[in-house]
Amino acid sequence: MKDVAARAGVGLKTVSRVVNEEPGVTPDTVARVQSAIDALGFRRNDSARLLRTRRTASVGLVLEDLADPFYGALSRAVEDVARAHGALLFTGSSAENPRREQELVLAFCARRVDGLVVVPAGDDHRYLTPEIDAGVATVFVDRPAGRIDADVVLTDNAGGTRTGVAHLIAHGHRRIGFIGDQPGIHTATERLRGYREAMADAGLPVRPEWYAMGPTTPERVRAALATMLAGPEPVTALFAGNNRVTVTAVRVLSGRPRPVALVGFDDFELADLLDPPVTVVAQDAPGLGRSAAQLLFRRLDGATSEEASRIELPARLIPRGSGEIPPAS
Amino acid sequence: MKDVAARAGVGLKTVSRVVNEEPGVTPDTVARVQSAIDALGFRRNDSARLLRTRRTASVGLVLEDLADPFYGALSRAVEDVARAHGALLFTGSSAENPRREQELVLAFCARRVDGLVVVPAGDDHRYLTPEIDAGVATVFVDRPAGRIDADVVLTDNAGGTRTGVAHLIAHGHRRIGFIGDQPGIHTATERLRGYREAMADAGLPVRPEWYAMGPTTPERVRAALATMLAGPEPVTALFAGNNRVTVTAVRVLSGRPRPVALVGFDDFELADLLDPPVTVVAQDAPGLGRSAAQLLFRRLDGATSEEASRIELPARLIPRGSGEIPPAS
DNA sequence: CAAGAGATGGACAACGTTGTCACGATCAGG
DNA sequence: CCTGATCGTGACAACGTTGTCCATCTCTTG
Repeated sequence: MKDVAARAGVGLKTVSRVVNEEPGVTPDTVARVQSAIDALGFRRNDSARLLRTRRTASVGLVLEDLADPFYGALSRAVEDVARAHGALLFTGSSAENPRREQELVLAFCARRVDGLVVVPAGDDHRYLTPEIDAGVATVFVDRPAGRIDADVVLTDNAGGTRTGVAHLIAHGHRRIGFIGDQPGIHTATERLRGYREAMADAGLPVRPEWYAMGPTTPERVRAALATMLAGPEPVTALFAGNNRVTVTAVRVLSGRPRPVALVGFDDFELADLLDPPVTVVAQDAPGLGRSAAQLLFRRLDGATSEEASRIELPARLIPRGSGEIPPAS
Repeated sequence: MKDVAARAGVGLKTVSRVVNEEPGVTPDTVARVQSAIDALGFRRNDSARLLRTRRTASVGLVLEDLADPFYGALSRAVEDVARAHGALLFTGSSAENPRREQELVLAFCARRVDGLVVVPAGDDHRYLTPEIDAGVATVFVDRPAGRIDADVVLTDNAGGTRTGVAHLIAHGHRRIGFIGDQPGIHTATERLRGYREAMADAGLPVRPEWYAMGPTTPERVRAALATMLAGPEPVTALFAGNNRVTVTAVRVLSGRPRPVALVGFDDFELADLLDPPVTVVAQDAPGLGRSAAQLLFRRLDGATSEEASRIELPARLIPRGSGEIPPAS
C-alpha cells in the first residue's frame, strides 16, 4: 500500500480511501490510485485490516466429520449464510474427540473469528466461557453445550422418534425394537426417550432385550438384532437410531425369511432405491446449519437478547415401504 | 499482552517469550507470567502474530459443493494433512460458478493464506498469476487449471473409463452406451475419450446415438437412455459418466424387462445394496485431497522444483454385479 | 579482583492497515 | 475583500504481536 501511495504520488490514507470506496476523493485521484494498484498487482491485506478494525469477517465451524454427508450439508448451509454476511468460513473436524474439539475451537479463537458454530464432541464447554465473555458469538448445533448456557439449535430427536415408533404401532406392531448409539451421546438418549414415550403412550411394554445402546458397529448391531429377534417374544419391527444402524439392519433383514418392519432415524441417499424402500424420520441438515448461522449473525449484528435461545427443528416422517410392513404374526 | 506484562511485572517481550515457549526465561518468571495469563484469560492474537511473521498457517480450499460426499471426503483429507502441518482450513463452495470461484480465491488471498487448493469451476485462471508470483502456493485438484501452468492432482479419468468399458466388452458386450456430463467439464471429456479408446481398442464401432453429453438431470439421462435402447441396434450395456447418471440409470433400468449391464464412474454409498449391486470405477477422493495437500505443503516447505507437477491417481474397478450381466442377445 | 561469558530481561521499531485530526484550498455569502 | 463552511488530502498513532539489539546481572576463570 505504501508502494501504491508512492507510485500514485498520494498519501497512504488516500489509497486506503480508494480501496475502501470511501467518499470524498476526486475522481481524478481515484483513477491515478487505481492505475497504480493495477500496475503493482496490489491486494489489500485483510489480516492487517482486521487487526485494526477488530472484526475478522470469519466464523469457525467445528463438526464431527466433514466427510459425513449430514455434516457436509450442514456446512454448506452455514457457508451460504456466512457468505450472505460477507464472512469466510474456517472448518475443522473433531472426529468425536473432545480434545480435538477444544484445540480447534481455541485455534479459531486465537484467529479471532467473529463467531463459532460448534457440533459438540465433548460434554464440558466451560473452557469457552472466557472466549464468549470476550465477545465470540457461539452457537451449538445438533447437540447442546455441556455445563454452560449457550445458544443451541437442535433436531427434535425425541419427537421424531415418537412419530416413527407411533407409525409402526399404527401399522399394527406391538413388539418393537430399538437400536441406538452410545448413551453418552445426547441425540442417542433423546431418541431412546422418544421410543419409550411412544411405547408408553400406546400402553405397550418394553422388554429389556428389545433395545440396545452402544457403538453402532455392524457387528454390534447384528448381535443386538439377533437377540431381539430370537427370544420368546421376538420383535416384528425395528426403529434404527441412526444411519449406520439402518443400513446394517437393511443388510441383515434382507437375508431373513420373515419380514421385519423398519424405520430409521435420519434420511440417506438412495433409501428409496433399496428393497424395500426405507421409511425414515428425516432430519433437516441444511435447516440446522442455516438456523444456527442465522442465529449467530443475529447475535453479531448486536441482537443482545441476553437469553440463550434454544431452537428445535422438527423431524419429518417419510414413508417409503419398509415402515409399512405389517407384523408377521 | 500488555496487561499480562504489567500484571506479571515483566516486559512485553518476556511474555511473548513465555507464550512461544522460547528458551532463556527463568522458570520462576515463566510461572509468574503463566499465572498472569491464566488470571486474565489471555489468548495470543494470531492475526497480529501472523502479520508480523508473514505466515498465516492457513490454507484455502475452494471446491464445487461441500455438501457433495465426494468433495466432503476430499476436504476431510485436505484438512487432515493441514492439521498435521499445524495449519487451519478455510473452505468455500464455488457452486460450479467461475465468478464465485474467483471471489473466493481472491478473498482467501486477501486473508494471506499460505496456500490454496482449488477444484476449478472456471477455465481461465490467469487472474491467479499475480498471487502465485506473490508466493501463494497453489494446487489444483480433480480438474486442471485453465491457461496457466500449475500443480495439479487428477484422477485418471480416461484410463478408468477404458478399464470399465473394457470390462463390459470382456463380458461379451458389443453395443455399449455412454452418458456423460457437459463437454465443457474436463473430467467429462476425458471419460468420453476413454470410452472411445476402449471401443476402438476392441475394434468396435461407436454409433452416434450410443453416446450423449450434457447436463446430467434425470430427464435428460432418461431421454438419452431411451434413445440408445430404442434404435435398430440397441445397446446391451451402459457406461455412466458420473454418479447422478448412474443412479438415474439404475432407476430406469430396474423398470425394464430386458436386463442391461451397467458400470458407473465414481463409487457411492450403498451401491452394493442395490439390486443388482452396482459395478463402478471408483475414484479415490481422500487420495486426491491428500496428494494435493501434501504437494502444497511440500511447496510451502521450500521444495522449489520450479516445474509444475502433475499427479494422476488411478481409478479402481469394483465389480459388484451390474457390470457382469451378459448381453441380452 | 578484573574481565569475559552466559543468562535473562526490556526498549523499540516494524508488520499493513484504519481512525482521528488538522491542514490548506475552494467557494458562497455578506 | 473578508469570514466561515466545505471539501480533499495527508501526518500520525494505534491495533497486538515479534525481531533486533542492548543492558544488566551473575557466574566463572585467570
